[in-house]
Amino acid sequence: MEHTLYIYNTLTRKKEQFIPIHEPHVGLYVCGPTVYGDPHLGHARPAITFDILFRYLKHLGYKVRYVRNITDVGHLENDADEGEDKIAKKARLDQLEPMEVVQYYLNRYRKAMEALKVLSPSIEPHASGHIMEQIEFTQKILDAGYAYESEGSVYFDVEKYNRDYQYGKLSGRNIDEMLETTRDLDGQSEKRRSIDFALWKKASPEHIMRWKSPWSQGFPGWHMECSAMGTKYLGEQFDIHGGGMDLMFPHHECEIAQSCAALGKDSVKYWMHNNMITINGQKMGKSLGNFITLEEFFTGNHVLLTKAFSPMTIRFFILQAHYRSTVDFSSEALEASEKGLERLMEGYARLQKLQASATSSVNISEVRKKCEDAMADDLNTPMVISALFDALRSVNLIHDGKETISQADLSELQSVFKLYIEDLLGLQSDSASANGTEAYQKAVDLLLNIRLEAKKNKDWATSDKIRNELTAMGFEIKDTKDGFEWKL
RNA sequence: GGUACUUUGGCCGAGUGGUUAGGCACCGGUCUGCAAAACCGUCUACGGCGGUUCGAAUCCGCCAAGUACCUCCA
Repeated sequence: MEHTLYIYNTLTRKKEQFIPIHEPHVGLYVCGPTVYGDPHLGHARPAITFDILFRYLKHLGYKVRYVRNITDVGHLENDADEGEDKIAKKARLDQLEPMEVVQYYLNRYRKAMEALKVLSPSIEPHASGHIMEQIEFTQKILDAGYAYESEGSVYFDVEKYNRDYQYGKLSGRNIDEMLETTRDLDGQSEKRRSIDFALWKKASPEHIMRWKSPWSQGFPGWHMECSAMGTKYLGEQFDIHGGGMDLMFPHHECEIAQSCAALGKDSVKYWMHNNMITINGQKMGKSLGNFITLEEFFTGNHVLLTKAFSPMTIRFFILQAHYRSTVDFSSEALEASEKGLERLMEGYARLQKLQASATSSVNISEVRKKCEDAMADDLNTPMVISALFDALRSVNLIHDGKETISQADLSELQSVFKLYIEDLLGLQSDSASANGTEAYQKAVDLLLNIRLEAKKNKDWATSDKIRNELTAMGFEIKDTKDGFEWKL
């Protein structure tokens, strides 16, 4: 692998050189959605962030197995161990089978991801499809002595674990402080300590999502699915585990504890966390009720939105910020992204039609390197975009005849733009697909050529009639120096 | 209260010791029958105070404001 990738490891709080455990194979696990509600802007961030990583790793030549789970059981409301199951609650409210809820929202999630040009992961395992694995994993932790059974449920013994390992190393917490600050909750009497977490929960009589286990009819704890499925598909040790920063504690911390307790070692080499999307400086989240669903973005149907925004605009907006920074949403910022993206994509289209000259008056030798360096430096997509905009200026100057480019340079520039815009950033023009078939395009061209003739004859009435009527139909007509451009 | 982090020009947002980030907006210009669009150019900021240094947005200290996590959340 010629280019050295550096990624920020949350575990060490440093950028580290990426060295796969079993080159050329790379195992990547990312926490996916709990499918009990419509996907919102917050879901788009990790999906796009790790989509970029997935694409880039493959570009570097690695064989990547990308696992993104679907949480469809075990994720409880209010309290990790005491609330109602999110899926089950939604099912009860809507009078549906839990798996109907899962299917419905999973379909909507997939559809939104497809619109955002997020590639499908290699495997999308469901928690409910891996109950056996979770029971086995829980048994291993029991056998190792780091868990205890209590009234049909199994809890992780954090304090005992902490004597042999270090609980809290990912999120930078220590157990004593947590014991002081964790408030007491009702119904925790079956747990020895408030910080212990559930590996297996006995189902109450009315709980409909339940499976047989050695301890009780019940269901797995939320943190268990990732440990069990990560191990199953990526092995006892794998390269990268990603997810939102809000999952760092307790979810990922508990995963580490479960893996260390069961396997005697941490499963994950690099932990990566994307930051949150904020709205007016506050985290956009389900619990705060200030989230905007992706569908609302695509339709513009939300009070905070001045208009609809295309999936590509959302994707570009997210990529314009580094994944470890918070990014503050506003309609204004999105509009800025929309215009920037349009300019970039038009320039990209223009680049395809550029004529080569004998020599180059522009220097494009640094463009590829700048993009490569930026990507390799912890996926610095804003820097990549910045380098592309720099190169775009040259493209436009060549287009205007103010600069020239040789065939070799032109091919290189086209290659770099394709690689970064299409293959790695996953951007595509919104209008490209909307512009219809070839025959249709020729028909529009024909009309505009008639208009061009009229213009030459100074027949402004005909010229304006064609322009105005096409504009009224939704076409955008641009007069250029010696012709025209149009789009829908 | 604990822990982690943030503070960059009108807005968004990169950047970790010396060099123009970039985008959007504004303004100026080019092009144009008109208009629109497009293109080019300009705009040089880094919360406050102090320190280290030849030199700091970038390192250190203090202060201020804000955010996240500590209960479910991507």
